[in-house]
Amino acid sequence: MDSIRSAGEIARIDIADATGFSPATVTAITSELLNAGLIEEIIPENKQSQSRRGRPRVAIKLAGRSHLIAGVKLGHKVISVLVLDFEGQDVVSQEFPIANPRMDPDEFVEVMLEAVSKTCESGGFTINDLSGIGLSMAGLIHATDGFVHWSSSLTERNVDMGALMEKASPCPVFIDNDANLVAKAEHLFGVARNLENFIVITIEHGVGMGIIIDGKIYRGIRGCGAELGHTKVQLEGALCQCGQRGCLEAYVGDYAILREAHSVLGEEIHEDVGSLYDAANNGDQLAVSVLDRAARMLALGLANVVNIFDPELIILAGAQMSYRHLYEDKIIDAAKQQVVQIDAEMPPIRVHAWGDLMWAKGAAAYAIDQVSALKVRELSRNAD
Amino acid sequence: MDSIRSAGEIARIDIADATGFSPATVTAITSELLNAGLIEEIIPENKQSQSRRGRPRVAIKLAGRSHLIAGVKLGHKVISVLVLDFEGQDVVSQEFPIANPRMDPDEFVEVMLEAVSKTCESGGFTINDLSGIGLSMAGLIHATDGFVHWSSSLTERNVDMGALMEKASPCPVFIDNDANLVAKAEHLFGVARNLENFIVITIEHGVGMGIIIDGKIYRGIRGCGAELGHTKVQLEGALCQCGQRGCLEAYVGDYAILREAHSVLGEEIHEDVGSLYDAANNGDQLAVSVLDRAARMLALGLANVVNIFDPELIILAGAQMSYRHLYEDKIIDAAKQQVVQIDAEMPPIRVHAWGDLMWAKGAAAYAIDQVSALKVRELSRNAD
DNA sequence: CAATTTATTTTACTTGTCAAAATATTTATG
DNA sequence: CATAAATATTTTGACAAGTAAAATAAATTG
Repeated sequence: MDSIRSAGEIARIDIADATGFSPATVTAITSELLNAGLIEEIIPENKQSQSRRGRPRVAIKLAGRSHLIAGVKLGHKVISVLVLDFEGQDVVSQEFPIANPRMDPDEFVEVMLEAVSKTCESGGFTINDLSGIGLSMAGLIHATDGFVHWSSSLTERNVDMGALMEKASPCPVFIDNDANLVAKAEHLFGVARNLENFIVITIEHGVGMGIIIDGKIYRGIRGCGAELGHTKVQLEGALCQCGQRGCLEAYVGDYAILREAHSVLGEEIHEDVGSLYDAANNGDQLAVSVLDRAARMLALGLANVVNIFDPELIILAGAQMSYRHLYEDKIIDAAKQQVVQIDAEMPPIRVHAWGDLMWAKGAAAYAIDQVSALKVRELSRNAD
Repeated sequence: MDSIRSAGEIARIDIADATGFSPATVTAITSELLNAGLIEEIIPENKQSQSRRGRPRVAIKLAGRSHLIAGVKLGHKVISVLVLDFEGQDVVSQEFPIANPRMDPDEFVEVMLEAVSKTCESGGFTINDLSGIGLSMAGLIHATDGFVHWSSSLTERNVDMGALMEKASPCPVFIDNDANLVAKAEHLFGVARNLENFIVITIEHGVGMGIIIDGKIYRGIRGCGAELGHTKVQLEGALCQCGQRGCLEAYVGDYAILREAHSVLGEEIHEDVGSLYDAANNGDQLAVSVLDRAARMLALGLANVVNIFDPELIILAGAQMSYRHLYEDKIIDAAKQQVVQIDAEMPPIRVHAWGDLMWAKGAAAYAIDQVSALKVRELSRNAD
């Protein structure tokens, strides 16, 4: 199933090739999935398309219409909802402003489900037509339990969000940390489609990391690993919003950069990092200096990731690419120089600009994955 | 098989319980292994031992005498060889001084096999009686290929050591990075016997890390991940022996500490870190200051490991505990304070003093593991 | 000693997988 | 155009792994 999704369209014989199963087994499994309506054959339009002889391959794809899945991202100012079909095609998406960025758990559930409902209605269906909802939250989350240790969106710590959601939602809700879910999106729909060991780094207000090892999200034992933003890159260093010192985030996050800029240039000159970037490009040496340190710190962080994980690929994933200063080649080059040197190609570092819906797409990708697994499990249980 | 090893002695019904297999399956598998001589039943000595009624359980253990396995560690000044039986019991061990710490590959193979041979002979058998040899090397090693990108023991880079060994050795040789193999030893014989996700950190001349995820050594795609010693903890920081700046090792490694001590105290006052430690304990403020920075850097490194991996356990494994200053509770406490805080128990950090044979034991543990897998594979192939 | 308890083994069956043969559907060739 | 060749898929029959349930083994208890 995963191999069909990652290929988009694929013939049975190629599935056999890719998975190592025999063609006979592939036939058996696909016919079950066909019966269940999860996949469908593609009717070839042009008859003389393939120049090969022999019986033509019949391509198979996921049955897009079989399931609708929503992904929800709760940001600081907006909640974005994206509905995908089972193939991962966009169906509808909407954004809603939110009144207060920190809500109590019950309010949170209500706001979220209302946003999902409205989005569904704007697409001509209802929330009851969804097969699953993915929820992407910034914070420390034990995904398998649906337990939120802490999130910047909630007024309370230690919320059993999974249980709350299950009570209130008409369909299963899958919750995870936002960076983990971007990694999932890269795996299903992004630049890591054929990789099983890669790292995604997201830089927004904070710095997040998603780790995929052997095709699975690595979360750590309490669900709060992968906190790259809070790894320390300086002894007794800059103060981070987490209250500790020397976190990577405290050098690379936008608030950190603006803080530094303000301390030397005074308030109000630069409202956002973008304007600081422009100033630097226009030769403002102080702006150059401020951004330069952030860049060098990020390079150091990237090098550390390579030195620890030696992954197939590192992806710098961003939504609006409003952090251009952090995506420059010179940073990647600097990172390469700080990596343990061997005579083998260094893992590539790629920048991937998604657009606004990146986070919600991650959430939806995760939900699609979970719903797939659920349906397959149901199938094999029904076989009894 | 692994569950028998990790339990030491275990009854079939308990294996079924532990692995989730049915008792019937356990019977089938164990009888095969019994036939192959890999395991054996334990004859109960005292008849009224168990107070339970019913048919008494028959404990099973690995057949220690079925295989002999050697572990070899090539250090700076000595090469240590340890022979274990299949149960992991020490059989013989020996150390040999080595003439030059850097050898060319062919010489290396010769020296190593001679050391193994001599050790075997001192135990009353020969190298031909071994079922496998594990080789623990400091360096960057692609274990599955037996390829050595770089090692401090070799004069050449990019050596296909696996092929060389295969040619020269009467039994299979399994090569890996030394820290990885200590992790393996902790998994099979040490304090991580029932864990599947943990981290081992070794501090000797350099700083090494072994990562176990889902019960397997995580090595990265080129086999050169887990280089904790060369993660950067300071921008443009202290010079490391690898030629780069700001590596953790350049603050924590003994050469780094002595370098600092010498720069303020002059040469020859402290020959090793131990004497510096004593001086610090006797109130020498300069010595205190030097060690203190190393300690704080190590705490920072440990915190980073927790923030990234959130493992079940972190083990600080050492051979002779000659780095007492790095194993103190205050370091662990400092690390705890730099970890992302949630309301859940922090992963424990334990110090494990192995004694001189730690590294060789790691190598042997790995070889035992590999030989087990090999024998099981042979068995199931013979079933055809 | 018989009844009970618990561990292990046997038996008969299910499931997943595959190799090989059969079938289907195309292109190439005489 | 008919036939051969090529390639994809399906069917068939068989095997291996694993299980539930029954049978057996070996102890304790009363």
